[in-house]
Amino acid sequence: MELTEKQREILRYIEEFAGENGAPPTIREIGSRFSLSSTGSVRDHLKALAAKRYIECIPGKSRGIKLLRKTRLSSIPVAGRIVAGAPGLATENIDGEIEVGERLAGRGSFALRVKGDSMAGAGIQEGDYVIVHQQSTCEQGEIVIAMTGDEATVKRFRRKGKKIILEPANPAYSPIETDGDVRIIGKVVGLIRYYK
Amino acid sequence: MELTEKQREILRYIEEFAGENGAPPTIREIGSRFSLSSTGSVRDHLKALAAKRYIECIPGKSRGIKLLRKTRLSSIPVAGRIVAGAPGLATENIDGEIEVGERLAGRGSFALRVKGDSMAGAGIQEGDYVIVHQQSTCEQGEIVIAMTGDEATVKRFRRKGKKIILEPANPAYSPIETDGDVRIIGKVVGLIRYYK
DNA sequence: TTGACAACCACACATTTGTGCGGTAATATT
DNA sequence: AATATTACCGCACAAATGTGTGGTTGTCAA
Repeated sequence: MELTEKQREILRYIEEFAGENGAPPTIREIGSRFSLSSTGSVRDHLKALAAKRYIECIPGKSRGIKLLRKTRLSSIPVAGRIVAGAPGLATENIDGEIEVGERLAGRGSFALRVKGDSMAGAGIQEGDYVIVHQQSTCEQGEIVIAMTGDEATVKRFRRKGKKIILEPANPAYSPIETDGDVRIIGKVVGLIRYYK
Repeated sequence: MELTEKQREILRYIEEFAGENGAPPTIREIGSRFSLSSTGSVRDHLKALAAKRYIECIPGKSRGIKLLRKTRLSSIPVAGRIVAGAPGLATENIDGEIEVGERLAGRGSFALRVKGDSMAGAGIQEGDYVIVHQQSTCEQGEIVIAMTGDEATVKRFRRKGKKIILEPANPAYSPIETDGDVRIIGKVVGLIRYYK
């Protein structure tokens, strides 16, 4: 069943409130947010939301609103596959979401699925998800996502004088040397692998 | 500051309650869980937890307990060491917690910090956390946690006739062959790595 | 001994909060 | 015209819940 405009607003407020405060709002807190002077009005909306199975109201309990369709807070977008070995195109496509712990879910972080085995020596395998914090600079030896031309790669970052070297971790591949025209997308801060 | 045994129990209960119900418990709910007939007793503990910055108490609000160090319910224990003969995890051998997505947080799962590089060829490095689902059987070729003698190891599982072979993924190590007296603790279902 | 702390009890009190019941008004559907 | 739906108000009441004060007991360190 569809929600009305007002019901959607109220549901959204409950979700936000619960996320920020760790507990859902009371009837009167909802009322004051929407300038509803009567608790009955709020209850009408809660009843409607409960009838449509968006929330559940636990009788007699304070803040007894249970969100039934919970929006996950610590999920980050998975960008399209990146190419760790052979060249390829980086897509801006968001390819779903992946759940991570808060330790990895910092601002502007996203996940990328690894393709190829050019970093196998560093324990990064095809199909792994690398978690990336977006930043444009990085330190010697860190594993980064970099754009060279229009291809994105996972490589270890090294600077030698003016040159920037993107170093694979697999003897079958050669380092990419550039004069500095490399755009760093971000730093790899974590890795998640799922075994079947 | 350190928590006392009782305070830790209460904090844990609040976290669990909040995870299950979407809101923290009331003072009296905590009291009834721990058979404390006086609300004052509970408040003593809450004051202690607040003084030690584990929670925050919002005055005048029902369920006004705010968890400051939030551990979402999708956190699983990190096993410190696995002891021979002990079924499952002994609580005294838990070495903290790690946050994982729901996909990895199934029942009876725990994490284990990898020591050594015997599985480096499979992209499992020292310091990685492997996520383990407890089970006593497994399939050909799966990566498992097994007890040989009184030590737990991460190895690839193979069966050859009557023999069970625990196979490392590093040519510097030799496979462990046994006649079947291996106890399988669980199967590796995921891997999490943190880069500094 | 004194003092600090953890852990508990008892109870009264005020406030917060959910509940029940009865209204009004606008709009659309039958 | 009758009925249903959405969206409101107002108020009294009871239950849930946080607050305040004053106790007891035991342990541990100065």
